[in-house]
Amino acid sequence: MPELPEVETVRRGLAPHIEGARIEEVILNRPNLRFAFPNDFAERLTGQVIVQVHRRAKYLLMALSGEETLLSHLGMTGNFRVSDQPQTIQKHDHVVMHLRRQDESARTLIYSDPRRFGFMDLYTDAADCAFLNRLGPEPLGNEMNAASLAVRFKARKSAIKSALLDQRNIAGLGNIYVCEALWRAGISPETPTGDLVKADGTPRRELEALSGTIRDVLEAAIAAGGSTLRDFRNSEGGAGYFQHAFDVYGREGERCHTKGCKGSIARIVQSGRSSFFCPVCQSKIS
DNA sequence: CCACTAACCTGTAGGC
DNA sequence: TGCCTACAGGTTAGTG
Repeated sequence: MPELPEVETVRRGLAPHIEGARIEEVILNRPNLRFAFPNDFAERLTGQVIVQVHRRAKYLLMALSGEETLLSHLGMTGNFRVSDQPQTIQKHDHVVMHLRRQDESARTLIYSDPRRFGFMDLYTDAADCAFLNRLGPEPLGNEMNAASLAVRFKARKSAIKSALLDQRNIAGLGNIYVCEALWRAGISPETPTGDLVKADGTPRRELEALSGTIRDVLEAAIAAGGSTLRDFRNSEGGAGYFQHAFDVYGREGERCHTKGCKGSIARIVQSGRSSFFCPVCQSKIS
């Protein structure tokens, strides 16, 4: 999916075009994405004004003028595009919304998603939304720090790679940025999660480093406009640039970027996903 | 509760 | 060119 930086890039691209706009018509070109659309989805959206576009983890949230908020997850290949020109509907354009802005100009907002791993929902109270209420802290918020991670990581046996992908621990990382953050922190993706926590429950120095590199890599990626992976584009149709700054992701066999390190990037499979790392400078914790 | 697998889909890249 | 396999940004449901 678009991970947190890509979703944030989409949010920033969409917001100025759709905030304050009224939804005049909603066209669903199929009954479902990954899940069925909620009951009366189009009717509940029609007539609403999109007040503000938010993001929580990898979820895009559009607060509406009524009680409800439109939640969307982009899955692996989902994307929104917005235009003031008539649009030709493409094969995987599943949701089309005709908007009218306050200045009376028209906009078309289109959700496309070839693999259909994305989904949409409507909720009134975030605390009652099953997609949102189990999420861990925002990686860029104050609640994400080494001490709070230590509480969740203590005594966990599974690999740190999978703990960071678990959205209940920290919400917004995906395969790419987990690999990048672990490399920056010098931690092997195979490290048992609990090894990053001292016996007294406080974070080891490596976990302190990791909470910093998570923040750093996400901020750098957002600043670069996200990464452009395969068919992902931001909402303006432009490409992000952060993929050129990957240090490990997709670099199997290439030299490690750590200064003075003679290692080369390896790829292993953990819980069915590729992990890229340098076996030389990303040591397991002893 | 924890850990792991399979499943949901389509498209693309690479080998032969 | 065609066929086959492997793989791709994520999450949930099901199993043990």
